Amino acid sequence: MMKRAQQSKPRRDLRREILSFIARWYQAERAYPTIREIQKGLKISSPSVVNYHLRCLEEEGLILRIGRRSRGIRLRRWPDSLTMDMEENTISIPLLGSIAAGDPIPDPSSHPLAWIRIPQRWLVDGNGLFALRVQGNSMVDAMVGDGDLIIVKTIPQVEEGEMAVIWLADRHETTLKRVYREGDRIRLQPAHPAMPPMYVPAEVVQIQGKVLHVLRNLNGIPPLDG
Amino acid sequence: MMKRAQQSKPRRDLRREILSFIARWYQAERAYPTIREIQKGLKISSPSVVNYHLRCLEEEGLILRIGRRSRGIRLRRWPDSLTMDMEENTISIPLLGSIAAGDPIPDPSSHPLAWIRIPQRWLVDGNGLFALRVQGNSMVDAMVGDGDLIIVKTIPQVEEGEMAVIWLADRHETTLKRVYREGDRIRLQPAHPAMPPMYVPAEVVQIQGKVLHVLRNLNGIPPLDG
DNA sequence: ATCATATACGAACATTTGTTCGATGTCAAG
DNA sequence: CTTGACATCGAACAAATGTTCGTATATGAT
Repeated sequence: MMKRAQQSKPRRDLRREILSFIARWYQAERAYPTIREIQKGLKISSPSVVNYHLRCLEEEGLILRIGRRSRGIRLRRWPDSLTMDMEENTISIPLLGSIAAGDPIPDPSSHPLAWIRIPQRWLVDGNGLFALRVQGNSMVDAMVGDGDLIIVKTIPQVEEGEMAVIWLADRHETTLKRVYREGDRIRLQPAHPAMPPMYVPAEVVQIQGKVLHVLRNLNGIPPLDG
Repeated sequence: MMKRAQQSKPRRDLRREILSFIARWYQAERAYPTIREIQKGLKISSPSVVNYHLRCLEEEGLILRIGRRSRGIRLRRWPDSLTMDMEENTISIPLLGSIAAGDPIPDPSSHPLAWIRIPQRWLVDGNGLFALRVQGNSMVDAMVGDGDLIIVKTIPQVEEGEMAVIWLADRHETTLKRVYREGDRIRLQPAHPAMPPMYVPAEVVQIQGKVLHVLRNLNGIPPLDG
């Protein structure tokens, strides 16, 4: 019979404690803890206990373990209680210039004036995006006001009914409208519900991109970056 | 005389390569690399070379090293070329419900329907914030359309000219207007430049909060979270 | 009480990882 | 060329870290 210290009662949900500990550690250190750091932090007697629970957590799909690397724990999703404070990626979108009724949009390859940060999750993919600042009140019929930012995805064609940035070749005008194909002409529908649609021949409509988001800043900090 | 493999020429800026490698590794793995991972990744012959450069980088103030822990490297700031893809915090804001002309806004303490993520840097502080989804077209005069999200800060008073969520006690109506005090009455100015202002007695105006942002989602993914 | 299951324990082991050291090589300034 | 600052090299060591294993204990169902 081995001499052995009193074994402590199984903690009701050490598992959750460990999960939460990992999240908190990551928030504080911007790195994941080692098994022994968890052990000490939670006053667990042996690393094998931690290891045991980590294996369980992995089977539950709550964490991921990368090979046998040190600090190879990854949270698959964040514990609910911490979820709202967690970091999450944002991406920067180049602000290429302003957009006004009378002007064409800036060359998408031109040098950005600034960068706008938006959460990555707002987007399906981050390619071909740029932002424009709306200048003047020429687009109030699209419910877009002076100073608003619009996030645009460069794309040659848009789906039926999507809001697009359009260059009207005949009247040298940029506008935001929903696009509907109707035979050989195109119906351009303003966002404002009370405004009448506009019908133009297909050949004068040049799609510059589709509008993903409209951001209006009123009293806070503008979403600019440098 | 020891036999020894040919020593390679000093790489012009292995230092920067290492710095960049660390950043890229972190982006891919959400964890910092070990010395030997850097060594292999950059095909450096010995961990001591990496260690040497890390010490230099630390003296330059570009990185931080935490004790002698594994993966104890931290970037102090991100290399310029990578800066735009880096992570940055977002915070979650409770979506408390919808707002319509005829209804009062939901109780700020009520249970959120969902969470909206916006970049932390858009805000001065994250306290007392909530989001509302606009229902119907009753606020087109504020250039806010059906389905738009507004980010509101709970605040009893607003500064002159700020956009506020207002409950008009006399006509049981919620509205978004800019607020100007004029003697014992208040001028409520619609955001839409063509709309006329509205004058009401001060006592019927109940400020629910000030509007920080208006978010409109058109073709992308709604900024919701669960 | 009996039993099956989940959990806890500690020691030992194999890798991984950070670190040190003396020797050596490269390059540019003097 | 000589010199000094900087960079590279490989080997070895100590500490940190992940992992395994046999055993012991608590818990809940029967």
